[in-house]
Amino acid sequence: MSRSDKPQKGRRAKTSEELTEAEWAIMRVVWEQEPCTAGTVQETLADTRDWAYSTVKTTMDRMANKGFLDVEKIRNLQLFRSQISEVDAKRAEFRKMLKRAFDGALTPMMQFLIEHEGLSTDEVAQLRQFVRRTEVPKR
Amino acid sequence: MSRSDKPQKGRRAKTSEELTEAEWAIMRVVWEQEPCTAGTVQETLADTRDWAYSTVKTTMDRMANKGFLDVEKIRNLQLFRSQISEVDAKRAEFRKMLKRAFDGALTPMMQFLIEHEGLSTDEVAQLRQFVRRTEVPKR
DNA sequence: TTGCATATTCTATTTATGTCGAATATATTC
DNA sequence: GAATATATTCGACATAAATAGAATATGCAA
Repeated sequence: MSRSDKPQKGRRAKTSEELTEAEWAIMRVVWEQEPCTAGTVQETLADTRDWAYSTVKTTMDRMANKGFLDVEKIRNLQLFRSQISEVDAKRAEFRKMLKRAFDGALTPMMQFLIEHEGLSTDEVAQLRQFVRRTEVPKR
Repeated sequence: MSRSDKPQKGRRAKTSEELTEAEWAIMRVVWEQEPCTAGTVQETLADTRDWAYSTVKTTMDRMANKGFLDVEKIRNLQLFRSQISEVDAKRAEFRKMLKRAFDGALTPMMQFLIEHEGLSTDEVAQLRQFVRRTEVPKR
């Protein structure tokens, strides 16, 4: 069949790079061992997720369609590579949370973390110290 | 029909209080004007969301089923009230993000925020200042 | 009481995600 | 080349979420 219905290349900024839970699990493995096959991913996740090979494969195919993964065909082998960086994915996830829960503003979030025992005293101290001692590496 | 199939009351911790995007939009309104009707919510959201009344109502009914909202019937009126606090919802959203993107660890997240320009220089400065000036309160 | 303006209920469609099994194709190895 | 082990492709089904129209019920006002 033709490949005329596969976007993938020319697609630009849509829902940005927001991943679903299953996609995160898969991406983590890909980032760590790319290029890799669906089989590898399935095996790697075996201890945490009880997913059949086809489940992983289907999900990865869909991710490739969304442009999250790139597929290289070698004989009858498909090698997957990430098309979005870990940093971008993290940023997207963080932004989504910030927007939803804190109207996109950072300060309220910080306030929240400190005020509501969402963070243990330890964590807050740690955070505090961390921020204090990291010098602005601005450029 | 009987009301024997509605959990709601005796339900404890399930998928915690994770809200979807649409649910967040609705909850924000509810938290602000509760008790309120679906109509009120729909109208309040009118400028941001182009949702039909039935869309909002159906969603709210489902939220009530999940235990996110409580419904009080007065005549042919249904008054909705939140059953989860804003703080809990925020905490859940934050935790989900932290778990997905930072393996649940706070420090890496902070590091990330500072290192990768996910935050504008301004925001970082703001964060920095904020943390700096907030003196370790109680206990 | 008749009707209009809402509310409520019910049901339905679409899309995304999670999950797979079966059929098929391709390598590899005796 | 036949058997075996793997990959790939396809299609399927369930559930949830987003979204909304139609039918029905109800309250209020003239």
